[in-house]
Order: sequence, then C-alpha cells, then structure tokens
Amino acid sequence: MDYSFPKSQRLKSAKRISHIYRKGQKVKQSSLLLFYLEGESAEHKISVAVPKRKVPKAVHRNRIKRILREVYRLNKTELAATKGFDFILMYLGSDLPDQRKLEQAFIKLCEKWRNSAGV
RNA sequence: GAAACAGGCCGCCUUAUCGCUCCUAAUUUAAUAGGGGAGGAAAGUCCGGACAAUAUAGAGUACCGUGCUCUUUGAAAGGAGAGGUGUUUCGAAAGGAAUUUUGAGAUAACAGAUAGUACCGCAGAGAAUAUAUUUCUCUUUUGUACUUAGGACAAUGUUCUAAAUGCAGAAAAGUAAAGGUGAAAAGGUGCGGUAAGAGCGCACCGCGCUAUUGGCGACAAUAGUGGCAGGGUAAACCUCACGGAUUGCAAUACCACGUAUACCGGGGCUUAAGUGUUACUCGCACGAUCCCGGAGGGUAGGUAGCUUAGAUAAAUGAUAAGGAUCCCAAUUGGGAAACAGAAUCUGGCUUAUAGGCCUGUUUUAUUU
Repeated sequence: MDYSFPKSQRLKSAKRISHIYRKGQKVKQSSLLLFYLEGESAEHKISVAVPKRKVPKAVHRNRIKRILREVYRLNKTELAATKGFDFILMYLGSDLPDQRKLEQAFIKLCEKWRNSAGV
C-alpha cells in the first residue's frame, strides 16, 4: 500500500487552481466539497482549502488542512482511476472536525465522485 | 503552613508505526542512511535599527515624532534608579474658620491657557467684553392705614391740609452680599464699614510679580511688593524647544517566456510640450524614431535577496501505548489541559494566556 504524499501529487500553480474553481465539477458530502477536473498528467493532483471567513484563526485553519491532507493520504485508493485528475478539497464547516468522522464522509464523497465522473 | 502584592522562569514528556519539509553523503534515477524543523508572545503593526531602491543641488513650506529634573544602560527607540511638582486616599497636629504642616500610600501625554481662534450638553439670571422678569437698599412718586399738629362745619362726630411711620404698587438707580443651578459662578475665612453692599479697609490664608539665598537641576525657602488682573479644555486647532530625506523584501537584481515602432484622438519639432528629482513651491538635471490620452494585446515562471526552521496554494502532522499534572469517584475507572502558528533579520512597546515552579516584602496560624 502506498501512503506517501510527495510534492508531485500536489496542485501548486495558482493559474491552474483558479481555472478549476471556474470550470471544474463539484461533489458535496456533509461538510466536504470536492472540485475536480481532468488533469494533464497521469497522476492525481490535489490541494486543500479552508475559507478564512468560516475559520478566522490561523491555528485552526492549519490544523484542519493537516487533517484533510492526512485523510486523503490514508484513503488515496478510493480515488483510483485510469486517468489523472486535479482536485480541490474544501472544508465548509466552522468547527474543528473529528478525524474519524471526516474519513467516513470522505469515503462516501469518493463513491459519489465515482458515479458522477463515470470512472 | 496559608493569603495578598511585586519580580523572574516553565508552559507536558518518552517510545513505536505511517507521512511532510530542508541539508549532507554515497549509490544511482527512485529509493537509502544521518542530521535540523514554531512562540513567549511567532499576534497587533505602535515606535527604532540593519538592508535595498530613489536622490546626492539645495532652500522654504507642509508633515511626523518626542515633551518635569538628574544619573545610568543602549546604536536608536526604549528601560532602570533617585528626586521635584500637581491631584488624590487614610492617619496625626495647629486654627473660630478658610487653610496650613506632617507621616504612609496611590496616580499624572507632567512644556505653554497674560500670542490668537474654537468649544463648554442639561440645569441656571448669567459659562467669559459677566449678569436679572428673584431677594436686598437709597431716592422720587401713587394709593391706603394709623398717629400728631393746624383749620372748617350741621360738633364727644365728619371733613380738609401738612409731617412722621407701616403696608401695597410704579419709575430711575445702587449692589453681586443672600437663596438657587451646575463638574466649574470672577480669590477664601473673620472683623470693620455701608442705605444695602463690595479688597472699600484691616488681620490671617491663598495667588501673581521682583529680589536674595540654597540646590548640578526640576524647584524650594525668605524678604519686599500688588488689592487680585487672568474659569476649564492643548488626548481641540495652535505656540515653543529638540529631532526626523522618502518609500519599503509585493524593496531590489538577474534569467526565462512573450508582445505592437499596430490603430484612433491630441500636443510638439528648438521663442520648449513634457519627464525625473521628497507631498507642494522654487531651483536643478534631462529633453526629439518625442510626449499625453483612449481602446486593445502580452507576461505575471524561476533564481538570488532568505537565514545551522526557511517554505512559496506555503513543511513542522496523524495514530497507538506508557508516564507525570489537575478534577470527579476514592478499589478498577472516567474526564480535562490555556493564549496561540514563522514568511528578510533584529531591539523595544502593547495586547491574549489554563496550570505549575522559584525569590522577596507584608499580614496571619501552628510548633519549639
């Protein structure tokens, strides 16, 4: 099993990210929102986002982003596909989340994504 | 031992597994080994400094900062100690009172309100060139009551005139003493004085000015003098003194990519349009394939700056076990753990902070 999460699997270009926000499809499950768009390389690329308006404290924002990244890292296989996709995973709640609940929500989100993206 | 105050420090630890980031090493092109990886405030961005760019031709204005004294520390901002003054709390003393002296604290953006402007809600007559539709007082005058004196008549009464006194009203003044309003009412208390009053006069207190003395100084004491003009706000503008080039790492340098000397309108081509220079003015420099405006197009990736933390959609994390701390139950167990996340570095200031430790001072309990 591959649980690594190197730099090549992260979405880093500001131009590409704003493009996904504009043109990408959306899937929602409880407090998670996933933007996705077919990518340029064979690998998946992902980026996490927490809106400043919902979570004003920098400490809490950092924590939520780390938890989201950890959830993705441990459940990467749920998003397995033949093509590479670019994702943005956004947290819409305003409280500090529980990691186990978030993992279950993420797995459900992945099922929805598989159906809508037709993979 | 406990409580209060002041100052300082710490602000969970260990192991394993999975993962992130930077550096080094060697094999070699996707993996291995070793090492480093958030804070006392990283925060607010309120003051300094380094560094960078602009300018180096300066001057004035504007703007900003600081504001009792001395010593000390520091590159500066700032800090520390000692003192002075004002305000204020508690206690003591003197005095009839106003007030003064003194002991122990607290506190002050603590230069200037006799340069000018502005503001001072409500209440109140009046809030700054003081003042009345209250009260008080003199004078004049009207009415009335009573008394006295004189006269007339129809005579133990009636009536007229004059004067004094009381009451009520009016006019013209005096006064700012009393009541009342207010955070604040144009020196305070007492005595004299006056029609009533008033620094109008006097005593004491306070205040201003001048001189002398003491102190490095802020200031203080003493003497003389002035009858007292001049309320408060400068964290309102402002004035004075001292200091300050401006903009900030999204600075800036280099590499890569890419384009348009296109088009439209206007100005100018040597009697100067314009650009740069510190916000403005002057001055200075540059100045013809030029300048301004419109509409439109392209780029916005990387390296250095940048750090024995050093990223760039931004690492410093997750899970499990064990152990300290605190709380509830008191056998086993269950729960809690603050404020808060680096972005060029650095010195301060301010604000947030569960819990714990140490030192000192004061009060108090117990034991000897």
